[in-house]
Amino acid sequence: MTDTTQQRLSLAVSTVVFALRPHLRTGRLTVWLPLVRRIREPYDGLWALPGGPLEDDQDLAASARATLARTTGLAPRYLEQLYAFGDVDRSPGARVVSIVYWTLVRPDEDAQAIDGENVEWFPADDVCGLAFDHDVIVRYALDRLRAKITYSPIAHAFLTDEFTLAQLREVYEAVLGRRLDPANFRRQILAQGTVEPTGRHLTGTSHRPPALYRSNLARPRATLTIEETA
Amino acid sequence: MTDTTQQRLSLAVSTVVFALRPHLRTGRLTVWLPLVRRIREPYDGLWALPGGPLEDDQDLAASARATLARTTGLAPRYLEQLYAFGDVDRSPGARVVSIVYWTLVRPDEDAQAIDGENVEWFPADDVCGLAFDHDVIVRYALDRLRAKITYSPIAHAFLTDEFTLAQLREVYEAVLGRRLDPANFRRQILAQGTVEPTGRHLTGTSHRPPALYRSNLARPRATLTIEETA
DNA sequence: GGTGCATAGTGTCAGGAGCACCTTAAGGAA
DNA sequence: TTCCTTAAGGTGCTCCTGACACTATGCACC
Repeated sequence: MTDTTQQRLSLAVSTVVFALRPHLRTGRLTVWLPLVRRIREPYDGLWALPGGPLEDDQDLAASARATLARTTGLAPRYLEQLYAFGDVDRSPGARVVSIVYWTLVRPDEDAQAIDGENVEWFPADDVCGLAFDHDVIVRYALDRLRAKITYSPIAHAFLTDEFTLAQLREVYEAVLGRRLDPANFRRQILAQGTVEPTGRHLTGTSHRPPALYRSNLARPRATLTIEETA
Repeated sequence: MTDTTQQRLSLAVSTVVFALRPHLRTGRLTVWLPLVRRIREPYDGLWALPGGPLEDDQDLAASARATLARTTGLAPRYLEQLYAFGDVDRSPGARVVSIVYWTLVRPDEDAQAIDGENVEWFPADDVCGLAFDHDVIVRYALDRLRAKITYSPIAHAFLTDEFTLAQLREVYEAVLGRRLDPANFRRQILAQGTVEPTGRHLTGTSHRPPALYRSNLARPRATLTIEETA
């Protein structure tokens, strides 16, 4: 940190974007992510994570947001640093250190997404053959998502302000890839106090109207996350 | 990541080093860390984390190890990436992104530590007034240590190959800052299967000789850590 | 309007994990 | 031999979790 000699390496910021969309065959919610087709060497034509070089006057998280807005039109609220990847040989012909963020996209945010010419969404579990070491990065982000959802209320970040417990459960089921008992799920969520009822109910269903809840920020969980200012 | 235009920013790698040493007053084990006195602007004369610029031909972890060896003489086995700090204004007069590692030092490794002229060890909880944003970094590393010790067997990294359960418990008590029930601690540790008895016993104590254990790597825990090659 | 159906929400119970506390084991020191 | 200290194991209580039965409440259909 003391010496600031000019270095021959460059610093990039990339982001793994997760959104929940129905699976093409089964129709059940699954984790999807957008990728960008590379239009130059190295790895010309392959898919890669959205990202770009860090600008001098930008904080790390701001850089991630700027790239996301430019490539996918997304402006997600939840954004967290994932890891810094910096092996010497990870980018042919250049030394690039990538600081990777990951983000969760709500349905209303997802609706704003614009698929550019070279942007396409893929089911996260099927992704492979990406440029650079991005296969490893995506897998790492998925592991982090699945681990963190078990001890932190990040599932809310996949939902709009008001949601039913069934919707929240669907998020957990989509991320974890297995069904959960509705009764026990309800008890667990209510016990941890991360949601509170709004008093309103969802209508228009062909069955008993479920109660609506909102995320309860009054009792923030003690996470290790360093908050990224939006 | 695509564009690799030459940037006016530099990349540094720093490390938060944790070792357990007796507290000066109480004599109980506490978390200590080494700091380096800055000998140039900015923050000339203040204490800072050991670190240095990233070399072109060095992986991130290798850079952390090299700086550690140079400044403190330490060659710890456990090394893990902590976070990348890159706010625009964190270093006066220059744009420096620091990728920070954290490491745990065993007593036998700690014995190799050489306190250079401008290196001094401090109790981790008392540290403040450091250069740059290093106060924040140290606090973040401490939080991570205390969180991770509760769900991952990293406590072993503070001990030599053979240890008693009482020694392992002392590590937990030092890190968490509170006493633990010996009987329940024993059951929990043995239940999770991260240690195995060596069959040998510690002798020379003025009481019943405790059994010696070793870390059981045969059943590695599913952690999210990306292994850093030594 | 009655009946069936789907989902919301509650109750119950067995098994397991964690915790506080008690008992026994085994060595050293006097 | 006796006493002291810590290791190591046992006991019972409580809470959590998972499995599953049961009740509640809307809509669709006849």
